[in-house]
Amino acid sequence: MSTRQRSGATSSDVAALAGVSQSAVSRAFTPGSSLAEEKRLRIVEAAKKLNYVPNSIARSLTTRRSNIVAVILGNTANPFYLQVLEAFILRLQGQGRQVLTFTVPNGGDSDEAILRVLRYQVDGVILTSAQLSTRMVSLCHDRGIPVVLFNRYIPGSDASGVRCANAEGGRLIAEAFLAAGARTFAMIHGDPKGTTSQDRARGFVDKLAEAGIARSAITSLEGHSVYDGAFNAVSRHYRDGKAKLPDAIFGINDIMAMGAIDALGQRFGLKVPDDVMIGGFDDIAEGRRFPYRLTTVRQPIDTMVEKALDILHLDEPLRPIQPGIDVQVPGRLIWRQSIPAPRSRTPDGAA
Amino acid sequence: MSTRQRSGATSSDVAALAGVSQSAVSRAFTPGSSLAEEKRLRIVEAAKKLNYVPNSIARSLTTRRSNIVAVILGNTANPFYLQVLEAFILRLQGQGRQVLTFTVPNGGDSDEAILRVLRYQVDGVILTSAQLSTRMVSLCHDRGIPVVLFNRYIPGSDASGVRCANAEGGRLIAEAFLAAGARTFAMIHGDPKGTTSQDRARGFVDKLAEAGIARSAITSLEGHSVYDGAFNAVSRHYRDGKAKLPDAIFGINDIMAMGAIDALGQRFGLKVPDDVMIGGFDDIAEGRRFPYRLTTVRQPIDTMVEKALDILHLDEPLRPIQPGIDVQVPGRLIWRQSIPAPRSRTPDGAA
DNA sequence: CGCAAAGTTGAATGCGTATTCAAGGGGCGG
DNA sequence: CCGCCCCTTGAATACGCATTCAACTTTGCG
Repeated sequence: MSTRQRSGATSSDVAALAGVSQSAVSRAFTPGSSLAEEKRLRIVEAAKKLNYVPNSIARSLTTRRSNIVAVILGNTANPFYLQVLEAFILRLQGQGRQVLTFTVPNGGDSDEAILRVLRYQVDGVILTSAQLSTRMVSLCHDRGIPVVLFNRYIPGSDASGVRCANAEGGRLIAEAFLAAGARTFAMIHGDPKGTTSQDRARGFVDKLAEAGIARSAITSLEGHSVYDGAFNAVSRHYRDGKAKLPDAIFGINDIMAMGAIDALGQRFGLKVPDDVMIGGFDDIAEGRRFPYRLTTVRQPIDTMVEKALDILHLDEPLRPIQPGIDVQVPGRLIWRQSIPAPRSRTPDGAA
Repeated sequence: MSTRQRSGATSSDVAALAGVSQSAVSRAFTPGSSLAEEKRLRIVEAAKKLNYVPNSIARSLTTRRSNIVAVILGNTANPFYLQVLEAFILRLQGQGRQVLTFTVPNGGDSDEAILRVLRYQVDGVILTSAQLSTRMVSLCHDRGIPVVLFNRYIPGSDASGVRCANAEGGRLIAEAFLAAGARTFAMIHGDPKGTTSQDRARGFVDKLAEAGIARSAITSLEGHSVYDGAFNAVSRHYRDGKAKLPDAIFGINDIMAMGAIDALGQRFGLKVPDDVMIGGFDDIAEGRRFPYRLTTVRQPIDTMVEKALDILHLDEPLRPIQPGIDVQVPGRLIWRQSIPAPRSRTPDGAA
C-alpha cells in the first residue's frame, strides 16, 4: 500500500530486534556456522516477524559466488534446446542455484551475451548451439568462469564441452537405412558452420561409404536447422520430378526430418516409410507421435546435462580451470515407423 | 592457465592505470554522468587493456536495481509458454535486462520460487500458469517488487495481470462450431483450478447457451493441460462406443486439441473435420501444420508481453505499486481446416 | 580443582560500485 | 576586470552481507 523504496529488512534490522549482532544474523542463515541453537531460533523468529529475506546480491559480493549459472541458447526454434534448457533449470534449481537465460539470434555469435554474463559474475556458463569466439573463451577463462559447450565444440580450442556422439549417431541412422534396404540417400544439413551438423553428416556418409555407397549417391540439402528450411528444401529439390527421389532421407535433426515428411506428404502425396524412409536425430517429443513416428537417435539429455554440470565444478571453492574436457555421450537408436524395421528388429510404439 | 581467484580488474585498477579516481571510472561507464570526453576515452582505453567489465552485482547493491527480471513458468509441457518465455527474453535483452528463469512443478505453487526471487532483488516478476498465494503477493508488494500475472489472475487480489480475453476466445470457438453446423459438443479442460481454463470454458458454454444449446449437450473431459491427458481422456471416454461422439470438441488449449485429434484418428479411425470438428486455443506453431491445421484462437504474444512489461514499470526510478491493473487483450480466431468453413469465410493455409 | 581445547560471540573490515559533497576551473555577461 | 554559474573532479561514504580476529565462555580431562 505504501510506496516505500526500501527493499525490506536487513540483517542489522533483524539483529536489533533479536538483540544480537549483525554477524549472528548472518551466521543464522549460513549453514554450518557456529551459533548457539537457542540464539539461532530467536533470530529466525525475529526474521520472520520482519519478513527478512537475505540479500543474495550482497552475499555474492563478499563470497564472490553468485549461485547463478548462465544458459545461452541459440536456435530456440528447435524444441530440443528448450527441453535442454528445462533440464538445466530443474537440476540447478534443485541445487539451490538460479539460471540466467540468454538467447542469441540463430547463427549469431554469443559475444554480447558473454559480456553480459561476465558483468553478473555468474559461476558458470552453458552454451548451446551458438558461435563463440576464442577471445571470449579466454576472457571467461581469465576470470575463472568455467564455460561448457553443449553439443558443440571449438576445434583447436581448450574449451570444455559435452556432446552426443554425433558421428556415431549418424552411423546408426545409416545402418538402419541400410538394414531396411535403402541404396540411395539424401541428407538435410543444419547450420553448415556447426560442428554438430557436420559430425552427424560425416558419420552418416562414412558408414554408407563402408557399405559401398558412393558419395555421389547421397544428395545434400540445406535445411538451416529449422522445420521450414527442410520443408522448403525438399519441396524445391524434388519439385516436378526435377530430381529423383532417394530411398531414404536423413534429417540432421528431428525438426527437419518432420519438415521433410510433411513436404513429401503434402507436396508430392508420398507416404513414409512406404515411398521414402526418414531418419532423424534428437528424439524430440513432437517426433515421437503420429504422424511422424520418427526413427531417430535419442540424445540422453539428462545424462548430458548432468555431465555438463559436473564439468562446471560449481561446488569447488576455488576452481582451477582444467584444460578442455570433452565428454561424448552415446546416443541410442529408437526404432519407430519412419524406417521399416528389418526382420531382426521390432519397432516400438510411441515412447 | 593460472588458478587465479580474482574475478578480474576492478574500477580502482582501471583508475590507477588511467591516472584518475575510481569515481571517474564509474562515471565513464554510467551514461549521462558528467565526465570530460577526453578523460572518458582514456578510461575506456585503460579498461580495455585490463579486460575490465563492470561488476553488476556491486552496482546492484548501491543502485538497488538489479536489472534482472524473473520469469516463473508452470507447465513447461505446453510449447505456448516456452514461446512466451522466449518473447520475454528477447524483449528484455533488448532493454539491457537479464532474465532469471524458474520453473515450478505443474500445478504446484510458486511460493518457493518467489522466495528465491526476493533474495535476488529482482526488479520485477512475471508469473505464468502457476499458483501464487496472496501472502507472496503482499510480500513482493511490501518490498516494492512488481508482479505481473501472465494469463492468470487471482480473484479478489489486487495483483496486476495481463491475459488474453479468454472468455471471448471461448465464444469465438463456439461461434465457429455453430457456424459450421455443430449441435453437440465436448470440451477438454486444462487445470481445473486455473482461471484460464475456466474462463475459456465459460465463454464457450455461454455462447452455446445463447444459441439454445443445453448444458447437458456439452460433455466435459479433463485433459490436465497436456497432450497425453487429452489423448487419454478422449480415448477412454469414447471407447467401444461407450459415449456418443459429439459434432465438435473444444480443446481448451492447442496441445490438448492436438491430443484429441490424434486419439480420434488412431483409436477410432476418425477424421477431422469430416467426422468430428476440433477447435483449439493459443495458436502454437505445432498446431498450424499438417496434420492438425487447427482452427484456434491466437493469443497475441508480443502484445501481451509488451503490456506485461509496461505494467512492470521497470524504468520508473521509484515505482509506486499500483493497485492491480488487469489488462485483457483480445484473441483472434484463425480459421484452418479442423473446423469446416461456413460459406461466408475462407480458410487460410498454414500461417 | 586447574588448565587446555573447543565453542560462541561481536566489532571491525572488505567486497566493487554509485553517489553525494565540496572544491576547483573555465566561460560568459556585465 | 569581476562575479556568477555550470561543468568537472576526487574523497568519502553507503549498499548488505560474510568473515576474520580477538575476547570470552564452556567443556573436558587429568
